[in-house]
Amino acid sequence: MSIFSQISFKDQAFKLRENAILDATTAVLSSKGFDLMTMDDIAGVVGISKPSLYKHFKSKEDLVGEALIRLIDGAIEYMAQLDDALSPIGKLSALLEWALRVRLAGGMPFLPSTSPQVREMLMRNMRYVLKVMKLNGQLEKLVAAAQKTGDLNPDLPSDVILFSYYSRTCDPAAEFLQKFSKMSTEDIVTHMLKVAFNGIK
Amino acid sequence: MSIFSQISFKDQAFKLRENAILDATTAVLSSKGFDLMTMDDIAGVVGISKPSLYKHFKSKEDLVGEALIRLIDGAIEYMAQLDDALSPIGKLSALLEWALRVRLAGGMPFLPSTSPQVREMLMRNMRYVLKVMKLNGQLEKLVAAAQKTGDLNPDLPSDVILFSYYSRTCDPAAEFLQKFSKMSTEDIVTHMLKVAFNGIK
DNA sequence: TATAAAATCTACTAATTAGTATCGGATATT
DNA sequence: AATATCCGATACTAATTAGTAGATTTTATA
Repeated sequence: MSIFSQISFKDQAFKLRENAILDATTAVLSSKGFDLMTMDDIAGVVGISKPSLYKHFKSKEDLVGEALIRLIDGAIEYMAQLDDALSPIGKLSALLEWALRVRLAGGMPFLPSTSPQVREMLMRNMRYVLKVMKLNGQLEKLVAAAQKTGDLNPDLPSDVILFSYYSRTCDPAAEFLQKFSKMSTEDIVTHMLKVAFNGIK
Repeated sequence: MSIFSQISFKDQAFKLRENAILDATTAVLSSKGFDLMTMDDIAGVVGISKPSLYKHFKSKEDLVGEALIRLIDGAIEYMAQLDDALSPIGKLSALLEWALRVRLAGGMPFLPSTSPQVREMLMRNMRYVLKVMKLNGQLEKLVAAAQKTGDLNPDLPSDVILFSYYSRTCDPAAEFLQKFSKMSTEDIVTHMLKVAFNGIK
């Protein structure tokens, strides 16, 4: 076995484990939130020790930042592969649907919407902020375009629409329905989308 | 000074401080959330020592429970004093407006919507659960009535409406608007209500 | 003013957890 | 097979915080 393939194999294993760590982090974040998530939790789920975990990520802050960056990357990628012929509101609807499905599968943490502390922490993470700004820019354009055609209410300030749109991706109603009603994931997604765009009237 | 008036005076002071403690708890909960709120925080804000705090509430769990019970009592009282001539959807709108104003004034914690741990803790609190059930019963009736008249969408399952309604009381969009837009509280409330009932379309 | 009673605070314990120093064991080359 | 290198785990430190014991001060009455 040559030196090169060996290194590459190790790198591959390293990368694989890194992904497993990020998966675990996303899952634990989704269920317990940032404050209650411990590094021992993550190490335990992945099946490695805490020092090994610190070989990959230098702090809890860093780890969570990377997990969220991966999530936003997912959203950006999802946006990129959408059919360009789709209308602005069609794209917004598709992305929200994607987010709701990810959430219902247990892969979308509430943060950073809920805790100012966590929000501040993330805002110090340059890479995270850049990703968020990129996605936000795309969404702003879609909202503006949809307001122009009247597909979204032109009388509402655009930030009201945008912030409300974001909020729907972490709407606790979805989880309540999953937990306390016997509704299928499909139905929950359908209804949540309907409520997001048309309200409850 | 008679023994009776003295006792009553002491009781009064005790009650006053208890209220101050609950105020502080609600405020700290709203800003930091349950996990980051410490008993020292509360004692510090009120200006008493931790042991004195424990004279009033036997644990953090108990303290938070009482604070939330007081909040729900506020909602129930608000409902009770509404004009009975008001339509079901009028009452729902009024209560949501009340909740949004309380929230924007920093007096409405996110919990229990966000953390399963906190939710579980609260579910063990019988008095809290009873209050919640009482309020929930009233709201269920209002939703059903409003669906019957067509003021709320009759095609949506009633729990979708009810859970969505609850979610709007802790919609992070309100705080984002307060923080990042120059909008007045009045405008934020107006727009949030509009979005809640009519969506963003 | 002196004493009894109550309330309040200072200073502690025990438990948790982020982060690390060091040791033992696996892997690869000679 | 022997040795060098690297990886990971055990077992620690330091800091935080819920909850409490005991000292101290305040208040009320005689």
